[in-house]
Amino acid sequence: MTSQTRDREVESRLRARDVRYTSGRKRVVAALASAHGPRSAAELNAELLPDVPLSSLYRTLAVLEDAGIVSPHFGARGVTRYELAEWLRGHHHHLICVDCGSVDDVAVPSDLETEVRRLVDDIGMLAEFAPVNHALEIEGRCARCA
Amino acid sequence: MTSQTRDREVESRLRARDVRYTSGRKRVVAALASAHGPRSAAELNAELLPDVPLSSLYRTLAVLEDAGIVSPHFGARGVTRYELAEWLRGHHHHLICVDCGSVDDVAVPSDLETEVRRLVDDIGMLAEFAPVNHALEIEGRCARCA
DNA sequence: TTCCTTGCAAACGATTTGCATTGGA
DNA sequence: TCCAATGCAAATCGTTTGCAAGGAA
Repeated sequence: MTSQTRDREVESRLRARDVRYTSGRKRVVAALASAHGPRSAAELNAELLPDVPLSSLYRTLAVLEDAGIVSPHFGARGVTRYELAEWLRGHHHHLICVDCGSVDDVAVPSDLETEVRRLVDDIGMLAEFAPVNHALEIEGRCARCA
Repeated sequence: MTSQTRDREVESRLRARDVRYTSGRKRVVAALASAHGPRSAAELNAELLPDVPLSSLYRTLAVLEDAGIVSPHFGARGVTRYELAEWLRGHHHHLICVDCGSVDDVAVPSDLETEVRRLVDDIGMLAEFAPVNHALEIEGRCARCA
């Protein structure tokens, strides 16, 4: 998806909720789009120049989450990281380095992903649970730390 | 594993670090052992009678985590939940209800778990990442909420 | 003009820490 | 006796909110 297409889609979703797609919000979405993993408000605050104050970031992220444009990820003590929602970024999983703490996205080839889905459905069957989504979080050592 | 065996194992691990296995700590471990999913400090504080103050709970959980007796789980905005470590509870995954927010453990039959491990290794191979652990978190509706 | 958005500062909730006290070996 | 453990209160950290000013339609 091109960044213009993305912006058009995002803008129309926001318009539908009487929310403006301002330049500050565009920059947050762009930063998340170019990231290789979820980002916290503090990380976005450090990356974005000119500065976007934390309170605005939190408000922007809340608005984007409400509108289904970003999804929260709770993978670390006390901090919430955000990433573009699946319909914008595609389904993926996370590789979490036990040494450096980085969280990287990994898009799983569709044949493997099919197997993951099947396993999830099997487990749901056994446990009387109706899956609507799944996340496979893999902890280990990234290439840099290995 | 019986609760006595468990207490003996835990105690020896703590002794090795010059840490005492006091009655307050035993009650926390017992509460986690009987829970069907991870528990936050606030939840433990509500369950335990006589009362264990929050500050003691947080300290106990930190000590137990350092000693590898409990593992943290970051599955909700801002709260850390703890569960007994794998060597005490066995490997399992989580079923997270999107309606009521409950987190339940699910022990996956070994044939399915073998497939999960294989998928994790395959993904690691493709991504130049050395997996040491994995967590499959399944979001959906529990039997009560379905 | 109307309302959404922004930024600062204050408020909040979960967690951590200082310090004096208690208690087990 | 000695040192770890405990409990209270204060401090900290990430996040949220009140409020007045700024900006787009």
